[in-house]
Amino acid sequence: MAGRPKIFEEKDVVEKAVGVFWSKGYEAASADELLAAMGIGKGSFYLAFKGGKKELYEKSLQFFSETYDRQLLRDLANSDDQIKFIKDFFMSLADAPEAKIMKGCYLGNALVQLSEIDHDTKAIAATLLAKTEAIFTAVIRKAQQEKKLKNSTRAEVLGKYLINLWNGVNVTRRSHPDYEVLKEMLEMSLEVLK
Amino acid sequence: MAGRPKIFEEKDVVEKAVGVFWSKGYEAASADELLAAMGIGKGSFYLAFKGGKKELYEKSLQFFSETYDRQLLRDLANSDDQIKFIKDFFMSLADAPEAKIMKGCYLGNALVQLSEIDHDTKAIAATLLAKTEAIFTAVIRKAQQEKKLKNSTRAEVLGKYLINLWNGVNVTRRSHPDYEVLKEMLEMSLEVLK
DNA sequence: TTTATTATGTACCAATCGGTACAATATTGT
DNA sequence: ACAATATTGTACCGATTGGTACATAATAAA
Repeated sequence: MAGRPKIFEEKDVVEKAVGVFWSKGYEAASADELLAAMGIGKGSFYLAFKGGKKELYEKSLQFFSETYDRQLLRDLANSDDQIKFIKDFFMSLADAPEAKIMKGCYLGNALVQLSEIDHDTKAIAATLLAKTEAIFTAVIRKAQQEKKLKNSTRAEVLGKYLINLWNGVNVTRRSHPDYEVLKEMLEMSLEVLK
Repeated sequence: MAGRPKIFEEKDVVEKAVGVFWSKGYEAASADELLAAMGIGKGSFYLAFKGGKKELYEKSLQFFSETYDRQLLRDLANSDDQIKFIKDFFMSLADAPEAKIMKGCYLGNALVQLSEIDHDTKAIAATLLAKTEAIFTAVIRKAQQEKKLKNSTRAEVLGKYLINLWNGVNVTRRSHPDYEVLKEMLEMSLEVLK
């Protein structure tokens, strides 16, 4: 191999880009701002990402999803009561730090923020969110088989219920701080996991 | 009074603007596109809306909310079983036309689409969404008082539960068409209204 | 040391953004 | 008829958008 050496790893700069896209949204995140956060110039960027901003965004969705799901699966594997883990996981949404609250779900945001033109990018986000849903579904199915969950509703339905709860809370909690009611609402929502 | 006559009513053009903002999002809706839909020129627009695009958007949120809530209250008033009405209302989300599905909730979109800079506009959307939540809460409180609802969970919590279900479904149903599971999930979610 | 190759930084691009300036136009009051 | 007034349409604005062109720089192979 020859040529001038690269000064960055794709994974690293994509991760940096996630931060900008997450707090600004796809449209509002300017190329300059992204490049500043990524620490590279336009020359490098448009050589590495021929698809420009859109390719970067799609890769950032992919990267985020993989990282997030991997961590979730690891945490689940380390837990001796997976249903309780999921409950705690959702309850923690009620008292997350303000900054995190306002950012919502990275994939859910994509679904809501992207205009009709980018429906292929939207489809990517939908597929990735479905993966997380599938993780929930698998946990529930396993718990049902092991008789650790009495609720006999189809696992896919309960999985959908949980991802929907996730999507909802990530919008709802952006409203005025109603954290006491929000917490009670979450507890009530999780009553089905019994 | 003197002067050249106005060729539009504010309410009318604001309503037209809702359509553009709803399908494009706040940022992506260009001033030109909005004006084209509104059927007026820049001269008229910036005279009537000194705050420009932002004022128009905030007024569109206001207009939408008022129209929507008024209709909702009217439908509720005309219903002899308000709890059943709410159930049907939510169930109808599962098989709405594709175009409507992809647009989500106008107020929820604002909460998710607006960047940190427009947090005052976001606050408006949050307040308006809280009004709809209050309608749900009131219906539930009344039904509890009239013993038409056995569930004794605090009405505010159930109201939050419903608005959260609303927010969730408006994100979730944008994913791949999983309508069978979505419908079952909704039925399950509405089991608490008994 | 030269050559081929790849990456980098910068200057630059047309297009579009939201918004303004202002002359032309249409009305009411005198 | 003529002013006073309010609205309209249009030409134009600087700023910013995402993206490109290209000379320069840094490496490996010959």
